[in-house]
Amino acid sequence: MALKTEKAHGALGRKLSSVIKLSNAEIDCLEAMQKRVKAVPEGTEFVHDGEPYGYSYIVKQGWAIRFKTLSDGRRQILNFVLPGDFIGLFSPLFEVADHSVAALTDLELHPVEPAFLVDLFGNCPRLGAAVAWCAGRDEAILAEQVVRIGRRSAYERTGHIIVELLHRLRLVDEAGLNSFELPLTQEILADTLGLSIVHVNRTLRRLRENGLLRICGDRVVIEDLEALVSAAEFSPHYLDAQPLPRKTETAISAAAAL
Amino acid sequence: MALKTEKAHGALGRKLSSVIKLSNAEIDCLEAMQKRVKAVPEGTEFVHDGEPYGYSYIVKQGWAIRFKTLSDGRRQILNFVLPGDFIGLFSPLFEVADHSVAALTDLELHPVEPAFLVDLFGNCPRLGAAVAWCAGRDEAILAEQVVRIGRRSAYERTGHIIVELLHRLRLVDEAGLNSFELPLTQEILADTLGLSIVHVNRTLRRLRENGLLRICGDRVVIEDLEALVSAAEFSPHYLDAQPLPRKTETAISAAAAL
DNA sequence: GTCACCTCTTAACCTAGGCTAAGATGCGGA
DNA sequence: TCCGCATCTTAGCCTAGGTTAAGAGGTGAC
Repeated sequence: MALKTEKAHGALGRKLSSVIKLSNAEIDCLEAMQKRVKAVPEGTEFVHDGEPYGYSYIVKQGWAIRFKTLSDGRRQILNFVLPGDFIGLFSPLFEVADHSVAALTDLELHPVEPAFLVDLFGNCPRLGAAVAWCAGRDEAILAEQVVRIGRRSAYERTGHIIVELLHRLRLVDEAGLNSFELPLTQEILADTLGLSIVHVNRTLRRLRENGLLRICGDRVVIEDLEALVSAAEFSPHYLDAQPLPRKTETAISAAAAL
Repeated sequence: MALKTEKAHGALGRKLSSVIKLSNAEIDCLEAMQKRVKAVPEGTEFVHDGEPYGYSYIVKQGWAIRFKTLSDGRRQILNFVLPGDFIGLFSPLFEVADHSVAALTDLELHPVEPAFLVDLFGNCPRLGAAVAWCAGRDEAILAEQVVRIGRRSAYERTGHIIVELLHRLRLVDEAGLNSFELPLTQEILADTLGLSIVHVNRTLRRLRENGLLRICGDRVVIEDLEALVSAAEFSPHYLDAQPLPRKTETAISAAAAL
């Protein structure tokens, strides 16, 4: 109920509300930024490595991936782009894009003119700071991706990214208590984690056999969040967030809020 | 000679001059940003994961590393911080730092107040855009680090980072034609590339035996840049830069400039 | 209804890179 | 000068994760 006004400004509004209380002027500005809508069908690659960028985008709905491909076909996914995230915030400042972006699901985007962003920092500095916070958080997510791939085992990596996604989706009201929609094939997961498809499959089986999580179709169910957080050595401070309460506590506070 | 005025504004000024022509007002602003200087001795960890950040910094001189450590001691270096780079540009917006920073050499830093940066975007938007370009470039460097670790072999990784460093150092006049100071132990290189020390040693030997590069003490000499670029599949567009001319061509144009 | 074509799953085998250990080299400090 | 410590180097062995292959569901197009 308390969320109703925030929901009106989309996933980005929900996300920003977690760090600043938006004034009316700032809400107007946020809405102006999200006036235009562009639909992108599932599977479309709509930003191409090596070609000029032009626009930044805000994701209204759906999932995308930012990725790079080597000449022999090896692919590395940099990160997942979720509702409320920016795509290519600074990219229009560059000659050409240094990566590609593709829609994992049907996507709704708000294109944002580079000039709008420049003005934003001048006219509406608190909102500008909140956008900068998003940029810093995206960089922190990328930094954690480096650690995940560089120094964690396959088992840790896989558990870690699931907990990260739970946190990020919770922030924009897209995850349940301990489960969420995961529109990913094992191939996508492999290219994200720097593993082979076969090994991702083996690793998911181990996580399932150990009672940590289960993937059924397009949905992940985290069966023991505490154990998962501990196995993956997950700490949420890189997301500028607090640890998630345990399932039972959450259920209690959810009940209390009714 | 043409560089003299730019040199007066430090490594950051040199770097920014590659993307925008600075006006007098912007040069003043850049100088105001770099008024204070703080010295940090080699080996000091001066930003601590999990503690509040407070300041951003501009590196005047020296090398640093941004890194994270897991509870069992595994360490992953996120990237190298070189003269002219920012440290923690957005970090003061966060509760606490998500990584640590340590000096690899004696370091001279310019601390920058968060408020100064906020004003910068309002008062001096072109310089603000240039700072945003730096932020975007740092993110692109981190993205390339993900690909390097996630999908390249040890041999490719090692060659790739050397070429990246050559490019980045050239931009701030810290590299020769085909060689530069590299104040890194093999352990640092290992923690950067997600490899073991022993394997870094083996890999450097292979690069040397193949006539691509040689590390003597604190200096790298690239013996065959073209072959190295090709073996590492290095493309500089993520640095918003053009490919480096081959050694001979550079020598010619350097001679022509005299 | 069936034929492609994804995606998932598992088994069997292989290799890039990790780990252990032991010298060698080099250097700052007493 | 010599000691202690960090770094480099190499050899030998081991394992996490890659590769290949083959079958099992599922599903959308015709």
